[in-house]
Amino acid sequence: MHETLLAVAPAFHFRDVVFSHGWLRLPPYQWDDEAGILSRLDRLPSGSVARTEIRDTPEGLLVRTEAEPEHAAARARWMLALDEDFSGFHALCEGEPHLARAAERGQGRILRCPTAWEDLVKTLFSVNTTWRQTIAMTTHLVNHYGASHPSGAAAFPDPEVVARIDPQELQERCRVGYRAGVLSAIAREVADGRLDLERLKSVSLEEAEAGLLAIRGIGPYAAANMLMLLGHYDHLPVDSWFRKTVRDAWFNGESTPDRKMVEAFDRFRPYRTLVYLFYDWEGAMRREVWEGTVG
DNA sequence: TTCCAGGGGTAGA
DNA sequence: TCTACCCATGGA
Repeated sequence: MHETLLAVAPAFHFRDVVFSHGWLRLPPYQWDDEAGILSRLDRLPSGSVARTEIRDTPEGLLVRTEAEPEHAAARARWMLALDEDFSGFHALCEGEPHLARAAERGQGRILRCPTAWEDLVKTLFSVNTTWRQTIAMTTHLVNHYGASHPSGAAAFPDPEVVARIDPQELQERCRVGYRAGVLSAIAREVADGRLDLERLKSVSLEEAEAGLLAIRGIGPYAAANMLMLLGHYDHLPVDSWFRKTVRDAWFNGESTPDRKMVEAFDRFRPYRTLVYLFYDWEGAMRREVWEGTVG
């Protein structure tokens, strides 16, 4: 195994990034909670499949990989957003009790996949379905079509591979429902070079958003989720989870139009998504209950 | 059987 | 720009 040590920001907490949202539960990510090791399999440019492990040490993040260590280190930096500056967000947290923890712990980094392609497919699998089914769809896709590692597990399939699969077969083997046609179309466009998802990492917010919304099957929620994963933190992914969380904490559990709930985040521009992700919702809800009891 | 889940597309106002 | 309505699949 090759080892690389990566420097991190002073107030960096590995587990906070790993558990920033649900991506950790989607293969090929694996998490060893006891050892505190995040690992995954990736198909490398050379064609081989290598395991990469990341764990925290007092000296920094240790990246261990079976091959192409420079490539693995670059992937890790992107996956954990190590090169991003969150000082603006932390300054915004000042004076906001339920964001104090976020500032103290240096939060703001969100776990993402090495490629925008993988993030987009997983986002598509999270649309209009249960989280359990999102995990099942991703697991089926990886197990059936991902390049396999000697260990028997597999990497996330490349778009070229998915592009060659008949949509009906995709539906039957991966249980992705109506998403089969959308997934197939996206894979073919990426494979043909008509759609450059990696480019979205380096363009402006406006261009990234327009590019995402132009993809059939990607609406406001999915685009906002992708923008967050691309490093733009001001488009709220309004889904059923968002609605329940905000309604319960800020609107006394009463039915509230999306517009009103989004407006409640106005004062947190341009970091609304980070506030949504790292706000101490439990603390806010306990306070509601306490005030209600006393009042 | 019905309802809903970490919504999207379309038509019409 | 906003709303109403229909669409899709699998599981509880």
